[in-house]
Amino acid sequence: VPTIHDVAQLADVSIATVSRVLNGSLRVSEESRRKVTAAASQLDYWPNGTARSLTTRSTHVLGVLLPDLYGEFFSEVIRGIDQAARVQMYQVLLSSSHADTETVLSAARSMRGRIDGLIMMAPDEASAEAVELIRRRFPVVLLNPRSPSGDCDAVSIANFEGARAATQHLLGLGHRAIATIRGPLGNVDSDERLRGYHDALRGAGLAPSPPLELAGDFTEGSGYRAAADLLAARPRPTAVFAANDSMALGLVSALASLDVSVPKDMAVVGFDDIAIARYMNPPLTTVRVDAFGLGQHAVRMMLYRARTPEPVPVRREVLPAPVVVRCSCGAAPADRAPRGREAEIDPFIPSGRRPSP
Amino acid sequence: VPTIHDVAQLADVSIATVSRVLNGSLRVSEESRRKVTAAASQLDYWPNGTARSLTTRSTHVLGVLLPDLYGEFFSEVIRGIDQAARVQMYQVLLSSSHADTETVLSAARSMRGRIDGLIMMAPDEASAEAVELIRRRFPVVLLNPRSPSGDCDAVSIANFEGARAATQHLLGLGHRAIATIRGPLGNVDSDERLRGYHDALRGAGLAPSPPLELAGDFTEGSGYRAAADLLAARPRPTAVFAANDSMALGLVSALASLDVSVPKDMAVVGFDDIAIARYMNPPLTTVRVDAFGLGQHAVRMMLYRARTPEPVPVRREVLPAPVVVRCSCGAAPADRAPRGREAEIDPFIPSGRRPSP
DNA sequence: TTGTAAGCGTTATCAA
DNA sequence: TTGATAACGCTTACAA
Repeated sequence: VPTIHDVAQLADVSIATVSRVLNGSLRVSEESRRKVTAAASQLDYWPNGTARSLTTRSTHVLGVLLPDLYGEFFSEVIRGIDQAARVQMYQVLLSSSHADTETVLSAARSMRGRIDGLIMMAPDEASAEAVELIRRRFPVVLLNPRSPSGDCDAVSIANFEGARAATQHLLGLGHRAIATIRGPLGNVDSDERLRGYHDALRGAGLAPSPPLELAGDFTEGSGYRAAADLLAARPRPTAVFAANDSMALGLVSALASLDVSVPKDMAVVGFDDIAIARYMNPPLTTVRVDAFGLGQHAVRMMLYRARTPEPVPVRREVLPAPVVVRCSCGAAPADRAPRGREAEIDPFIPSGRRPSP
Repeated sequence: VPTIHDVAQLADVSIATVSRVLNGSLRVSEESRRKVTAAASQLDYWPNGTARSLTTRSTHVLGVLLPDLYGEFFSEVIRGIDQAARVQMYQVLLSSSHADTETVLSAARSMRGRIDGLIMMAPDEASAEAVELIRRRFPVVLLNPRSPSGDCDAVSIANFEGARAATQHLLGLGHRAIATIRGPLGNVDSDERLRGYHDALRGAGLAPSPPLELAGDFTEGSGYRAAADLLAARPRPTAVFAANDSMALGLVSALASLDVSVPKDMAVVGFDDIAIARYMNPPLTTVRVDAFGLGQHAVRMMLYRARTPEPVPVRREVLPAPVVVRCSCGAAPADRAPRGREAEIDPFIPSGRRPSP
């Protein structure tokens, strides 16, 4: 495998000249340039990125640390990161499924020297210390952090506002007894969505009531199991805000088997707008989460800072989470063409998205 | 940011000793070991991976080159790669959305020195030359290549066998006029699936008939549009094999709006087993594609070769693509519990998979 | 057991 | 405009 020395020897110049030609330096004679490019292509020379970034102290690689890769949420985040990075000619060093602080830290440690910046999701408050340690080593952009998480660049989803808007939508349809199926306790998204639900109720002069807050853990099964408690609650709820679509899916399925009609007997709203949501029966009203945008914005934020010479103040971006009205809440669907036409034009498929395999 | 020199200075030993301690070399005194570890943790020293791999000529990083990141297929492939890599303490350097040979090559070039091996998908036959060039630089495992693609390690999906089995399933149900909706011409998966369809027909003594082969491009819309031609074909088909689930989805939706009942008036089988498939109405009979396993096996293949000192012969692995019988083909569903129970136990969710966010 | 010094493949700094 | 040569941060002979 040829190195810069081989090219220099073949071109009969010094390695310094080769380097200058390859990096497009101006102070090179036409003659040298010609000889070097010829030699390089004759040998099919590929510069060693590792050696290069050792001296330049820059890698053109962005690190990504995620707690898990499961589900379409993380896939979309990665897709957004990759796409945005590619546009700027960056590559992505990925490491996921990091449960505890210790593994997060060791993954970050092993990226030392290989990346120009790190985009990470801090699973819990315990990892705040880890973030502090990591930030001493390279620039960090946090994904979806807890609100008051230090003075670090961050981009997140408007969980609170989205949940509030979803609940307000149900209120606007006349519902007064609105239940919720919570996500796992301690989870950032889950907590924020519950807060939004509470806020909307209070805004309508309604007091949050514990019996109307059903336990869940974001799984389909927990949504399914919540159906019994839901129907047993008094006053009998006429609507539910499920903290994510998976639980909404489980719930709808349970209600169907219990002959409770959605939306007639029970209005249901979810959160996430997963792919299945629009194909459910009835199509699920939900809150759109732009996971792709989350990744995309994180990259842009990172590279903006990297490229700006003067110090950039800490920035915190919040992506909107709009309510997508379909049929499961009983309102007239605003965005869904009759089934036949939908196959032709689907406004929800992110631009550029294409089918697999 | 502290380097090995800082640690050496603080511990009052040479950098060689620091290196030995940090790499767990045996020939170090207890005294030195103690001093070094103390100094390292006091400074919170993180070794520079770039410098390290420059000397060791190994990075513990696997490169991944994909034509596109769109859709759950690629997400799953990446998830499989990441998971398998993590188990072996490897990280993943990702670069996707490479349309033409030139960008593939330049992405690979920029990975020179940063990776120990490359897992790539060669979009078309044109990229065969690129693969040859790349293989001179590092070990390569190909994903889903065209059958006779050089002497390179590869892992792929049994497109041919899966399509044949799907078609045979329809034949077994008594259908004789079986149409297909093709994928885009020139696409590997598409071509193989068509071959499988043909093979099954011939095996049943039926000649493939062009009017029964409807154009499609793997998009939902193309499946939708194929409905008209399907119903116009003579002899009127009683069953369709769609080359992927997206097209099957579009088709089913079109048939519903035309009051053609599935499976009574038209049996439909898809390919891929995308997440939506089991939630369709009726649930779609399809062929399972193990994208996660594809990535996982590629990593294992790569690392097996990397770790085996003696030369390893070229290996080619083909992952099975079993038919998943649901309702859209008219047979009794073998694997689907009544709707109510499904929320509890879903045999298709890959082990360890969890909901998002 | 330890330290010195020679790489690893580049880029960057000087003189020339 | 060029070429020695010194970094870059680490590992590893080789000597001590």
